Amino acid sequence: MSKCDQCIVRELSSLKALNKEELIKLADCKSTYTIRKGEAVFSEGENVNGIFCVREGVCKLTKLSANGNDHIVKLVAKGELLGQRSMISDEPVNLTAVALEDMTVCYIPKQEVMEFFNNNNRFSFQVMKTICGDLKEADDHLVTMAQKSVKQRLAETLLYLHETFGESEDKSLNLKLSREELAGMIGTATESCIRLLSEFNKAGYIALSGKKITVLNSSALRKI
Amino acid sequence: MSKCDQCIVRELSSLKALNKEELIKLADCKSTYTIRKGEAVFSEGENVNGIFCVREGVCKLTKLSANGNDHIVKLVAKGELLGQRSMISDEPVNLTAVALEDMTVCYIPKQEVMEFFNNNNRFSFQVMKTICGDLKEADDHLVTMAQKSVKQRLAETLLYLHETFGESEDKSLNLKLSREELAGMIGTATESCIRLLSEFNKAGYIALSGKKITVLNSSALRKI
DNA sequence: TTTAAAATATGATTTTTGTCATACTCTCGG
DNA sequence: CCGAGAGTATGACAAAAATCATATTTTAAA
Repeated sequence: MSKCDQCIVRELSSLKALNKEELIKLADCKSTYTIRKGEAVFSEGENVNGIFCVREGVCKLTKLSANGNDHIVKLVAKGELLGQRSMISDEPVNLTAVALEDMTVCYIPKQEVMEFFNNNNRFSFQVMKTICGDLKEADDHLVTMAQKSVKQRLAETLLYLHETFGESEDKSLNLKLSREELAGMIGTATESCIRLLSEFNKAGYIALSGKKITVLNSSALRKI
Repeated sequence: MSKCDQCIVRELSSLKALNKEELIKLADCKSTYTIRKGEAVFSEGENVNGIFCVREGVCKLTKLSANGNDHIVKLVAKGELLGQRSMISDEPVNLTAVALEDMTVCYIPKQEVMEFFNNNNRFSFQVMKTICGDLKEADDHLVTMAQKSVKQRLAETLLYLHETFGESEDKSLNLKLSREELAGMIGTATESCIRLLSEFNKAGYIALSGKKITVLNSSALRKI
């Protein structure tokens, strides 16, 4: 059993507020899973009853819309926690989490987390802050969706992917998303997304080569 | 000075978790304000350093988008709290709160709320639950914005206003919003909003008479 | 009460976006 | 190495929505 105190999640997430003793308890109660690319960590409507720590890999949080489209609400990278919202609300999860890369996650049962809540105010407050950050992000995101054009949203999303997940050795975006997934992030039809990518490509803002997307002129994208 | 234990906010919000002693402290430190229709409780970017209890009236939470439109992110009615997010994140508020009706609000300084956080786990947890609820709502809202047509969003919003704020004696919607505000809620141009209202009117789903909107056929609206 | 300004309404037009059809390309398993 | 199927690309067209112009109505101030 690996110790939790060296884990990246403990460095980056609310778990940093836990003390030594609590970390030992944590290491003792957690279970570790490997999730292959394309598999779900959990699905909309499930009762999760705990939280997941993302130790390795990236996943998408999606929600099925009324017209049958999967909309990507958020991407979650290593170091972050998953499922806090539904655990605290004591409700089934409202989003589906699917791995975009092979993942390693640790599951912490609700019971344990609740004990931390009750005994460690600093931890409660950290979790609250994280959720408040998510809420602010969600509000900003909402306004973007409601007020900006598809072209603006695509440009913004490409910049976000570039800044957040970086580029590979060949300068292309590290995080590989299909055109359909990209469309699902910006809330448009796959064809529209492809069409705009072509347009950006022709304008020299980006380069396309197979699935790979390379951001060439980020200031031009920013101006859109 | 009015006592807080009879207040509607204390009945409906996280404040219900406070004990007698805490309520007395609360009554002692709060300040009460009257906000006229159209005035702001606070504005985007301000440092609020506390929370507001809405005792009377309804306000809109708006965010200025990049293209200069005010987008209405949420409506907040009496009994609810305002400004929790920014107080917990210790950041300026990210939204502007403007009264849609004359309001009475009470201000509780951050210091006081933080003491409740530290001494009353039940209160902390209630606040957390509320914010988690807001987050879920925001995610749902986001998907609606991204995936549904303007017509669907208008129908949904009319139903929401009907269900949440009810109707006056003449059956028209209790909460009076201008066409511009309605457009700002669903994320569209004012003219598009007006046009669709006319369409719904002609179809007999709603009735228009000046500013007043009456929902006539809610099941038809639901089907859209 | 009168009048100017603001809000609402509607037509005409353009732009944006979605949909359908079809072709191309890449990948992966036999 | 081939071929099926998924993913990507592009054209043609339709639908949705924004924009601009201009009435009409309502509201609020003088």
